[in-house]
Amino acid sequence: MSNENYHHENLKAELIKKGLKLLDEEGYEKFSLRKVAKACSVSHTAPYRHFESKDDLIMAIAIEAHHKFNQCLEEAVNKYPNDNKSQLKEMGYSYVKFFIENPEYLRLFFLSDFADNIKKMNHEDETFINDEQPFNTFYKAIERCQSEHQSREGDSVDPNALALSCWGLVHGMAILIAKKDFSYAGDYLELVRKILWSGTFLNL
Amino acid sequence: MSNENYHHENLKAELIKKGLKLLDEEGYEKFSLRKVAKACSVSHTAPYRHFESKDDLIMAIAIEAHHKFNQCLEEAVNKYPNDNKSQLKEMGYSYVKFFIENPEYLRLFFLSDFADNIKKMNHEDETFINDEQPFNTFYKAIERCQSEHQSREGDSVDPNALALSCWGLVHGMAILIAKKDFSYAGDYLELVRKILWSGTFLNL
DNA sequence: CACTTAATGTTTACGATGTAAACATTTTAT
DNA sequence: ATAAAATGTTTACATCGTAAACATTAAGTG
Repeated sequence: MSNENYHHENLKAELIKKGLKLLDEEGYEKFSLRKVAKACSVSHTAPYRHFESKDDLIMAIAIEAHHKFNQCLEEAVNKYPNDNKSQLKEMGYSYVKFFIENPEYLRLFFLSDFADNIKKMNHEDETFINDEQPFNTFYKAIERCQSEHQSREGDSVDPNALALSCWGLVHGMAILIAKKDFSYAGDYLELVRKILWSGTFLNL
Repeated sequence: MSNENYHHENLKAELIKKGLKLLDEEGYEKFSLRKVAKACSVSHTAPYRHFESKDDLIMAIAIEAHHKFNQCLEEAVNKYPNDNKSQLKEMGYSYVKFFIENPEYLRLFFLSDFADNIKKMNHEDETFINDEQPFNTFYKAIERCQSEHQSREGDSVDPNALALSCWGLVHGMAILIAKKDFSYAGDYLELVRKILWSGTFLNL
């Protein structure tokens, strides 16, 4: 009944979809509003009826990509419903794997001004609720590990130190590998697995 | 005698210098060739006498920034001339500190296509010798630690795992903090120091 | 010195881009 | 039925990277 058929059938969604595709295929630097519009067979200013600016469209695309990312991480969590430590390890592995498979998302997540603008977004867009905030899945898993760890060993571990070192390690490995700064003859993901499941990670 | 005074006194160097400044002030996204040219009081096509393209200028700027980066890391090394482990820890600390103080360099180092083009550069520009390659200082310190560690404990540690986890942790913390993805009420650098000097880092 | 050539800078031009403004059409509401 | 809102188009403009033609200065050569 509502917005089903006009000139275009749900142009907003198609702009995001085709935009994400364009981003994957040509990279962040060569992304352009006009190309996305053309891909949707629409005039080059039509996107302005649905997005305030190019950055606004990119932000919507980034949110879409974050959904995929968080979904990927949640699948990892669900492999170990009752084991917080294994959850976090598996999630770290998926974290790295995701960016190896989608290296272009690195620019989208960390090099666009997305991160800077995200708090503002949160107020305006009701589809962007707290649970879908970037890295929320990962962060919550860390928190579960923290509290478990703390209740077992008292207050010997600084939770902030645990969160930063844990998240930092996974984050750094993902970027180094995905951007090919770290070169290695063998299988990257096996190396990551070995690191995450060794004693050093998480102090466990 | 050679190139000291023409229309401009060493325009090439000034383009790099003003370009770096523009990058710092306005960010990577708003960087433009024409602005740099204007900042040097020169026509907007003058840079083409010294650089093949905008990307070529950015690459030169990135090399300049890498010099600063590597210099910063070498200072950290020199604090502990005879202690490989402390060298690496101090270097990791400087690594993070550098990007906190120069967050815009993150885009320059990892989001421009600099990393992708660097091998090609290496053949053409004789000022860009191996020792000045990005992260070379850091990487060599890791190697020193690796060999020391190996000679002490046999072959129990995979050197690749050590390098990736060590570099990854520092790299990831730097990015998370500099891009403000990790929020923390206290002093970030103190937290980093605590992590690097705790038992977990380097298995030491 | 005179003359050629290379190095360096300017002017002009073009296509691509983001975006604003005015206009047109279609849906929705009253 | 008519007004209002939503959605799309056309036109216009400033900015951008870059190519081409031209101008000027420095360096090299007889």
